[in-house]
Amino acid sequence: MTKREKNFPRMAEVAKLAGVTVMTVSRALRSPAKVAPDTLKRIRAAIDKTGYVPNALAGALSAGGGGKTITALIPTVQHAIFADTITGLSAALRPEGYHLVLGETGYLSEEEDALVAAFLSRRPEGFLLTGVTRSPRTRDLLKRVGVPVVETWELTNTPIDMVVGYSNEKAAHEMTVWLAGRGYKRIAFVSGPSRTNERARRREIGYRRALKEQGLPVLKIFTIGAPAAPQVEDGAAILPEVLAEKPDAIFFTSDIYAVGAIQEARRRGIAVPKELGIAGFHDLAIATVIEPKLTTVHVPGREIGYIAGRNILARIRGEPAPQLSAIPFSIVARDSTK
Amino acid sequence: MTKREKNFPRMAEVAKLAGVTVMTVSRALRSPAKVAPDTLKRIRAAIDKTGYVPNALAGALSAGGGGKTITALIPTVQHAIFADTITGLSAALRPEGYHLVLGETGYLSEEEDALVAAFLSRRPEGFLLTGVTRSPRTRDLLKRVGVPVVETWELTNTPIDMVVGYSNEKAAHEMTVWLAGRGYKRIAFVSGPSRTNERARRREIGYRRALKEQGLPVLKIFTIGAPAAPQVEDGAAILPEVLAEKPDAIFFTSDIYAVGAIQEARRRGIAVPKELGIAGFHDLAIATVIEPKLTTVHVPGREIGYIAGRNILARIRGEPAPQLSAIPFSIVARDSTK
DNA sequence: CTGTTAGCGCTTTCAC
DNA sequence: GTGAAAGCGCTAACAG
Repeated sequence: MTKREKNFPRMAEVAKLAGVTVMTVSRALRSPAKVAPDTLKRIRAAIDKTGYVPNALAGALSAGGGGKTITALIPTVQHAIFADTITGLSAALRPEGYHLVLGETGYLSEEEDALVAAFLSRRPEGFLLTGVTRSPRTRDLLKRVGVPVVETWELTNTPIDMVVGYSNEKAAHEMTVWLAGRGYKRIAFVSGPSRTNERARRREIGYRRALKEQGLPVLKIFTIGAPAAPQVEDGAAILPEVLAEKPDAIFFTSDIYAVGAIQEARRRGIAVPKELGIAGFHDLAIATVIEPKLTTVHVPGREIGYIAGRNILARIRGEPAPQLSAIPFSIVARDSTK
Repeated sequence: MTKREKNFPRMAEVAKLAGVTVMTVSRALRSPAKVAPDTLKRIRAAIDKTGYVPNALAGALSAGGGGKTITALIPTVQHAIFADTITGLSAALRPEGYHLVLGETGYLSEEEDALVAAFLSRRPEGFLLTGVTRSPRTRDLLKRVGVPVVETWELTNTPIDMVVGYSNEKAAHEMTVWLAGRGYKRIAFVSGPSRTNERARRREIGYRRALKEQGLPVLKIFTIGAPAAPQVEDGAAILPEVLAEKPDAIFFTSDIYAVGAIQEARRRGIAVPKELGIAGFHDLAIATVIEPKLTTVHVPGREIGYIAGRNILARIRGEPAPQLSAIPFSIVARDSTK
């Protein structure tokens, strides 16, 4: 194989080839109207010939700012709901020519801290962050540098800058009340890793509040361990423990777990929803693939990303953008509950 | 709300505060061993006080290159298999301090062209591209500038630089032969949008070749339309048409379609696998959630990303890296085939 | 161990 | 319509 050397032509080479100075080439690129048509033609030809690609780093440095990138930090790309948010964000940014830079925190706060600092050094024009709880250090840093920041997937009255999401507490509360309304009396709750995931924590609060209001017993609360993307097997594995509490329904904080539990219930000959009701969270594609189809909370992943993108863009332009945008969730009743 | 102004402190401010020149601050950041412990302490304090975040753009410009970023272009983040590739790539890059910049092409070649040009202007140190067919313009550009490039998810003898993948033709061939081995005689093939997806095209070739070898009839080939991420409903919607061909088995180029078809078959009272065998491709989580569990081709998404990352890194360091890395796929026999 | 001098590749004035 | 000078924020190379 021939040796590959990096070889980015510079504007100067284009200029020489076209018989002008770099200044004219620069102008040809950013305000072609100000360049004589004939000159323009020669410059365009030279660009083609050399394979010139502008150096955005130099450009941004010189122009004092915007490389037109937005940074998004999500727990994992594996989870479909965050993927949705990314898709929504992309959709909002693309028409304006902004690029998306993605980081995965792995649900780890320390990793988020590291990534914020690292990405900040690239001077992005905006940030999308998942969740609303984070280290004071990162909060301060972000506040101080003054880039537009959107926190997502939860609500708060004290965002760093803006927040786009819904109330996880309310969502879990609503589902629990709904379950109670269907006649379930012993509703168990199985949460994802709540130490590292405030969404799970808020859902638990909503669940407890609903039970209290309804005068129902709070069963032992189960938490699935590892701070990682949820796995179907996790839901299957925890079912036996949960059954020891004699629940007539189980509310999982993720469809993924719920699906695993339904499968495990079938293996054990437990009829869903007849003997045991099961509810999930997120409304993933998998929810309608499992039999019986899963009752769940539909959550607005894509919209969150889109609105977040629009808000960041507005801020960049100096237009007003709402500090808090609440996006509605909804309960989707299907066949895994009576 | 108080007005937010961008306000990134510069190295000069840190230097002044610490009573040194910028050079010493720069050194304190990149080779602290060369700075007096006491000076270092003062500089660190000043950095903390000011909330200084290095400007990587300026740094890269000056140091003549590496912003330590790798760009990955995938069709969509929605598809779990590309998400796996991203996760694998991240895993390879993280330990070396490289960042991942992600672009979604939406399965569109023109979009890829635009993104390559746009991202190239940020001078990434490497590229991961999905698939091996692309516009000559983009090929030339990438070859010319000499950044490390890995093409993925297929094999070719003429990569731009390197390729990491498997043979989609072979994979489909193997599955088709396996199906024939189970006694299926009329094996239908349903493909994703092949105009924009060469993986689908190659799979079709493998399917045809296998049938020919086995002396089995090639049924009408069905293609699912839209160039977008596959949807479960697409598989359900196309089933009736496919059934008109009287197949005893259907091989879908994605588990997603296969799952939709299984559901539709159930609705129509068709027994799977008894009356109709169904096979998929990718081995997504959904494949073991559907009942009957799906026979499919397991494809090494995560490994592809990881190896691609390792290869790019090797190239960057000037170490040798293989031009072609073939990663094995495998047939996973489950319950949707007899 | 620390400072000085250049200069990365481009864009912003301000001239011509 | 085009060019010359200055500088974006940082680092490499050399001095001291």
